[in-house]
Amino acid sequence: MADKAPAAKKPQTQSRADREADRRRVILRAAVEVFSRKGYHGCRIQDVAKEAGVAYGLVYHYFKNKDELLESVFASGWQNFLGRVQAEIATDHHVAARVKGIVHVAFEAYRRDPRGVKVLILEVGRSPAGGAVNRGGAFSSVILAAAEMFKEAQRRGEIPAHLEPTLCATMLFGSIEMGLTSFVMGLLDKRDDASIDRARDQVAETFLHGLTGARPPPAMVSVPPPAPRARSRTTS
Amino acid sequence: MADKAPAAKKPQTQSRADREADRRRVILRAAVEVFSRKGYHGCRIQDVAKEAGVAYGLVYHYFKNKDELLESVFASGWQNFLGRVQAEIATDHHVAARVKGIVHVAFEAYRRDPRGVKVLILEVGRSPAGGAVNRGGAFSSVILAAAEMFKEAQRRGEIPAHLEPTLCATMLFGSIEMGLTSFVMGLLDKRDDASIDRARDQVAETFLHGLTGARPPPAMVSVPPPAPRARSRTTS
Amino acid sequence: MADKAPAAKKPQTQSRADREADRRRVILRAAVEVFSRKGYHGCRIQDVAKEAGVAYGLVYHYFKNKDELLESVFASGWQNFLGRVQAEIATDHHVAARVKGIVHVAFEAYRRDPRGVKVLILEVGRSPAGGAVNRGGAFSSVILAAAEMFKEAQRRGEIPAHLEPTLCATMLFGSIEMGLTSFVMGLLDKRDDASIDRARDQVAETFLHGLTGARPPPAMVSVPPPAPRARSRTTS
Amino acid sequence: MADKAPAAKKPQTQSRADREADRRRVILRAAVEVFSRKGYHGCRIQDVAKEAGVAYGLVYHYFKNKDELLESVFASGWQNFLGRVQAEIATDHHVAARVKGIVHVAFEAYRRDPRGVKVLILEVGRSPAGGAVNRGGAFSSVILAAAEMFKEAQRRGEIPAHLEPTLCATMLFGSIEMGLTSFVMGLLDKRDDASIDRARDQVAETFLHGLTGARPPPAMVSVPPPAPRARSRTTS
DNA sequence: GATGAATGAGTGTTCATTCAT
DNA sequence: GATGAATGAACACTCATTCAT
Repeated sequence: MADKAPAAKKPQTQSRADREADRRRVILRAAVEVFSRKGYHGCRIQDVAKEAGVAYGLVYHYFKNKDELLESVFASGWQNFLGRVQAEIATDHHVAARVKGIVHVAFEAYRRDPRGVKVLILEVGRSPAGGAVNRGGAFSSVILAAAEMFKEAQRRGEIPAHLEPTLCATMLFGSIEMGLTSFVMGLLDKRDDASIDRARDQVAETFLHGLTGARPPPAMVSVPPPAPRARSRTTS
Repeated sequence: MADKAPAAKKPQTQSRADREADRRRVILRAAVEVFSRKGYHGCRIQDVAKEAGVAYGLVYHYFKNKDELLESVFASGWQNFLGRVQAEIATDHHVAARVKGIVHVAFEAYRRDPRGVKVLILEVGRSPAGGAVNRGGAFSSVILAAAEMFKEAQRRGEIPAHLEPTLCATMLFGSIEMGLTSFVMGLLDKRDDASIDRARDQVAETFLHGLTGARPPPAMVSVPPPAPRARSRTTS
Repeated sequence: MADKAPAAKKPQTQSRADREADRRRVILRAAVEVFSRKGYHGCRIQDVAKEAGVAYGLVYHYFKNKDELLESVFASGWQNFLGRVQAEIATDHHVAARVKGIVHVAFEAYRRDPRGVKVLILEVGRSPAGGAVNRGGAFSSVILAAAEMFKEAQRRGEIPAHLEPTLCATMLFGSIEMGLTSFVMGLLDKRDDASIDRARDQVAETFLHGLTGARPPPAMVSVPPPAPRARSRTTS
Repeated sequence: MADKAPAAKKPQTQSRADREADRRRVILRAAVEVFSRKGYHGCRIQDVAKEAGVAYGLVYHYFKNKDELLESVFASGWQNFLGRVQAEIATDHHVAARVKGIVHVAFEAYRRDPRGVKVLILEVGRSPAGGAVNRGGAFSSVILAAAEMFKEAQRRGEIPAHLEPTLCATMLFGSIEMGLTSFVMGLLDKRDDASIDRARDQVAETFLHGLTGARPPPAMVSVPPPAPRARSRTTS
């Protein structure tokens, strides 16, 4: 409540358009914040405005209505994540590497912005119907892309042919989601980097080789994915 | 408008207490229904009363307030599920059998009452804080029980010692949840028994042996779990 | 604010339905009141509730929304007036008698309920479009009925054939309306019965015989209309 | 969005004051337009600005606030009309000629600017109080001027002495208003010049000689008023 | 002067909860 | 117990007005 985004005092060189885009972003960010604290329905426009440090009415200057605002919250968060996942899928590596890459992306996102991830995890794809927010669309599209990947892996003989690819995809994201939920809900209280790394590895490993066949990580290295993709992810 | 669900007029031999318990159940059931259709916040007391065929105010005779009503919805659904899961865990079989048992329980519940499961899946553990319903509690308890089971399995040497048991537990339920979500969200459109059986088997198999090591089901049998536990589940 | 409709303390014999209808009427009456004081747009639900001495939300128990409430205000007032006018038209007397009858009805209504008439006069048929209240409909229907009457009078040779009947009708109501407006707006400050009677006679007389041909009322009698219709109007 | 109504770029010879007066007029005209379309309360500043093709805030450079803007709308329209009516009254002709002149002025105004007349007719003198626009003042002044005229006519013996002059005046404008309302509301659908002329004649004739004594126009001439005043009106 | 982003009070409507019958 | 009318706080959204550029 004390200080509101005092960071980066805007240089006078900013154009009006820049400042407007900024405002929009500030409001969006505030919405994510409030949203993650109070959930979809607990999120009142008044709170968002207060959090963003702007007047009530201004929210309506930038967003048609509450639904559009929240839709944007989802879209902006999801967009980012979705893009990275798609990039992993597109690498064309062995499916194991790609799975590891996807898991990596998800956990990195959490490390960077736990709040945002929480919102996405706890609200995306939920809310049964209700005329509201079309989160399902974005959600489905990740699932479908991953399912495509598994189908391809089956053609290449990398995974058994009898598996239903869509189910593989949902399970992958289910494992990731719940792995993260452990943190989000405080079931796994240590949120230090090492814990997150370990959880990430375990999720990938278990998903790939099963509970019974899971192997311990070769060393204490926290960023284990095979050579070629390591940098791109870490740098972004 | 006068009478709803007049079927099965209870014999007059019912005690007053019985009739009251009945009413309570009717209202609870109606709440589940409305809830699954409209979600937590879309669920208005008026709708529940209408669905149950009782007067507006009567809901408040049986439930202190909306939150208590919804809490009960969760509790009653969860209670059931939780009991069955605990029973599986208590069998003391090899962890693989117990995992299969748990998966089985979840999918059976879905087969029996998709609506109820939908509610549990789409709303449980979500909605961060908000003064509302303490679903987390029930949810956490299942996780913890399963984590206990995995810890024990590690002591017995059934699964690798380096795995974080809590994470194993969350992943298990994450896989199950997302497997069911596939149906709930219509990603897997076939809801026939065979499809559900196949999905169930795949979830258990992949969780146990991994994506790469998953083996096809030995035959077309749809209820594969090892001998001793089959009846109890099916009969209930 | 001190006393709220204390009149006619309801006997305990009233049925629930009776009391509800009463409430509805009380709210409607309050709406007329507020409406006449503040006009269509100045009329806030809160004010109506306060005026009626009921809770805010109760207004919405009886009326779907503000528009429906105001629509009802018009309808109820108009209905009454319209009925009486139609009755005059239906008498089949010479057109002069019927015109006098209509003027009589309008002025009587004003004498009985100046507030209500004010609302009707100042708001009916105005408000250009706006998705709002369909006052025009009711308004047009009186005009059309009167136009029919004039057409018939032309067939009978009671008035010149070259007159446009619709225009005669609008002029009749225009004269009446403005006559009343004189009172409503305070241009004619004396509101005593004698003044109202005199104004009424002058309106009828001028409309029928023109400014130049208007004859003074035969005597000081205030209820001049020819024999047959006098009682019915006065008694109602 | 950049430029609206760029047509007729004014020659640079215009003085600054001229350009400002122009702007003012453009905004006023836009206000009339929006006003006639949406009514007093439906008329938003934003709409006026858009209609005028100027920036939102500019309206506030020329008008202190919404009320002043609308007041000006009335004033400007009314001023014009009032002036012409006063001119008719001042002619000192026989009252019949003056009445015809006034009716003529009103119908001419409608022919020239139906929109503007609609606004005046449908909104003037309505909206009881409300802190808003003092239309009543302008309205009353016409009535009073006409009443003066009738008083004078009574002194001259042109009309019966028993008539209340104010009432004569309100009836005159009531007849005119409703005659025009027939057009405004579409009750009389033909808006061609001949129809308007006929309506005008009928209104004057009926008002002067009454429904029963109204005489048909001597010929098909559409501008019948007696010699001396015809030009002044038509030319303006 | 011209622009349109920013402000915030005002209002219609919903809905959980209470209570008289 | 059963009923549904009554209550009023809460909240989304609008729009006149101001002000920095």
